[in-house]
Amino acid sequence: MDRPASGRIGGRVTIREVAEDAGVSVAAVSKVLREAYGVSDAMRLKVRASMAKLSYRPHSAARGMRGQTYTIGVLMADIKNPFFPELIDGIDDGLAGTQYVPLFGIGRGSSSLETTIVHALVDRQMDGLIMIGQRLPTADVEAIAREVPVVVIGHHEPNTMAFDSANNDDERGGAMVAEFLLGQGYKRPAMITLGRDDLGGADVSHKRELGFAAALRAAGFAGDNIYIAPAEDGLDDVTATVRALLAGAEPPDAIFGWADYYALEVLSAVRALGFRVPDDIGIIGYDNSAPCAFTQNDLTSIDQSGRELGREATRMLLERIAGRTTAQHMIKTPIVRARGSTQRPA
Amino acid sequence: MDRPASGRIGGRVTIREVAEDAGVSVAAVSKVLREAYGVSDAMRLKVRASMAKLSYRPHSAARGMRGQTYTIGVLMADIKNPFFPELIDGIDDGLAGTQYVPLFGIGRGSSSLETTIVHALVDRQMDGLIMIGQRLPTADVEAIAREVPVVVIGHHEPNTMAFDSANNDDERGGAMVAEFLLGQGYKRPAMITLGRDDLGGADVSHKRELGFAAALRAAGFAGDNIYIAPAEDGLDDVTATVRALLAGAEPPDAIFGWADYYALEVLSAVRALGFRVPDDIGIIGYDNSAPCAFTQNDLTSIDQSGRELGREATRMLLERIAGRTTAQHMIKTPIVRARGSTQRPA
DNA sequence: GTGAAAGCGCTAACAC
DNA sequence: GTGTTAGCGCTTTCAC
Repeated sequence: MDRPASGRIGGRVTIREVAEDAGVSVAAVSKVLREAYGVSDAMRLKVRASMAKLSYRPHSAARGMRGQTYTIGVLMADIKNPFFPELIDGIDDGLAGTQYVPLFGIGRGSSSLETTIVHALVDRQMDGLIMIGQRLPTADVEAIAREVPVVVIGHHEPNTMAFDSANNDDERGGAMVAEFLLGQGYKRPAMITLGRDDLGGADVSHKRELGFAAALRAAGFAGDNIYIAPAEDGLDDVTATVRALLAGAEPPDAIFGWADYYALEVLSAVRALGFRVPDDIGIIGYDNSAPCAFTQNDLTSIDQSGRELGREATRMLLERIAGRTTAQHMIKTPIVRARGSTQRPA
Repeated sequence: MDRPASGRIGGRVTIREVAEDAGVSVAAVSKVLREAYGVSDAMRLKVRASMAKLSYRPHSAARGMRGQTYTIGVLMADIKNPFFPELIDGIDDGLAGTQYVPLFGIGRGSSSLETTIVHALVDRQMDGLIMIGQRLPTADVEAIAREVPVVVIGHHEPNTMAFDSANNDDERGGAMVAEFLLGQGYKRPAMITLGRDDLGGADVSHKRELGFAAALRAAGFAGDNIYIAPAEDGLDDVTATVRALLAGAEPPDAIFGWADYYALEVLSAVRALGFRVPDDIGIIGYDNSAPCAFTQNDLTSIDQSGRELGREATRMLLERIAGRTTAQHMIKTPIVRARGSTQRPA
């Protein structure tokens, strides 16, 4: 009975056909595929030739049943954050030259959706997970990390052993913002933040708030002169928050948006209210994402070296997949990128 | 011998354990899982109870070996295009209430990368593929469509039977741009386009060029008075192209960016050169993506109802997965969304 | 309506 | 160095 194609998934070429064509065993083909030890050069060549001849592509799900799928799952909390593309570039860097492919699950700021996506990724047998800007409680992330190697970006949990993290020093960055604004001559800096206290201390916006407030206190500001306003309902809430801030008795002369995508909204809102930037109000963001450099934005921002964060996160994940069981938590030092939006007139 | 956990992938609960717990066969559990016929209500209830009790989650790779993975692969040509998030919202709409999860492969405008990603998606046993803004030759897409159901968005190939497509009428949209600009009183509209002739007639930018040029000719413009300038090297090339356009003997008084993300660059470049928008130069984009509405952009654009396109594409894909073999090609009619960037002063 | 068992494509333990 | 084979978790005939 000779029915090679019967019942095959999508009629694809299988390892068995490659083995037949090359005149070797399926085990041999598997070894060549995995670049495992115990294959002679002659056999490797024969097998590779047959694979090329038949345009063989290994079936990932089948591999996953026993070994690896060579797939990295990436949970991206939000597709509209202009900082994330940079991280993705870094992930691509880190995966270059390997067999691994990144596949993305895209959230929308809701932690229940994020849970669903992460489960979907684990169920689909990803070899490891990178979580970008997610908002799950640390305990949940630890639970996931028991099932599969995990690295988080944008989530501070330096004491956990269960997973790795790649971050910049957000508390230091927040302080740098305050110091920079005061150095430029601004007298009343305010911050517009995420205001999601439920996220706990691991949240990057919270860290930035801490640093921002601490630096202002160090410069002599009293508690009730430190304005940190939450825009809780997300982007749509920014304009209202800006309006309220600027309508106060002693309005700020500079506004720090906790992340660029917030700061860009602030910029737009401030101008819509008739203020000039940077003359009336200085604006500063965080992330130094691509839109900062656009002429009409020209937004000062804090550079957290996203591409490098992505690259390092990937390196750490591959190490975990290879067997490392201790935790690594890397922290980049942020850098101020001064642009026109904070250029105080002399 | 009682060794339920031995050798299990990640120590997960399997269908066998659910079967034991519920006191039924694995086949019965599988049927409940797939909501297949031939299960009594009593058994269904028992099985569901055990699944919940053990927090069972089916292993997608294993399912994929015989049946479906309930995963939709989405090739997204580019993560920075602000139009795509809207399509994703539509895909989420279309998948709501089903077992399907979308997983994304993210390209960067290179067709070889896109080929790699699509193969990765197919090898990982996706039940179907949605391709957004991809740049593969039709023949390649047809080859993929022989392996797995495919729907494309942003690629015109109305005569192929191999896959479905969801588009707006880009040729009509291009014409609407020209008609609208002339109606606003602009005298010399120009277009900045992708200029990738290698993509062939299926490309949306090409369709928009055709419509734009045809409408100008219909309004009495001669061939050499119709300016359609390519910015071939992508976004970085836009500023240079704008500068060249405006430095000519008879510079345009309005510029059409073939897509919003180009038009936003045009806006920035025009202002950087010292021109006022819309007084000196009118600007119009295409896609009506979220940034158009930002105060400082206030960009007129063509609405192609992205969310609906995403939703319809998903519907078509699910139909294909369910067995439809004839092709469907849907075309939405575009709509002008007039904003400040084309408000000719009286 | 229910269950036993074959088998999807691959990996890995083990025999040779 | 090379091949044989059990089995990963599930779906799907096919008996009963």
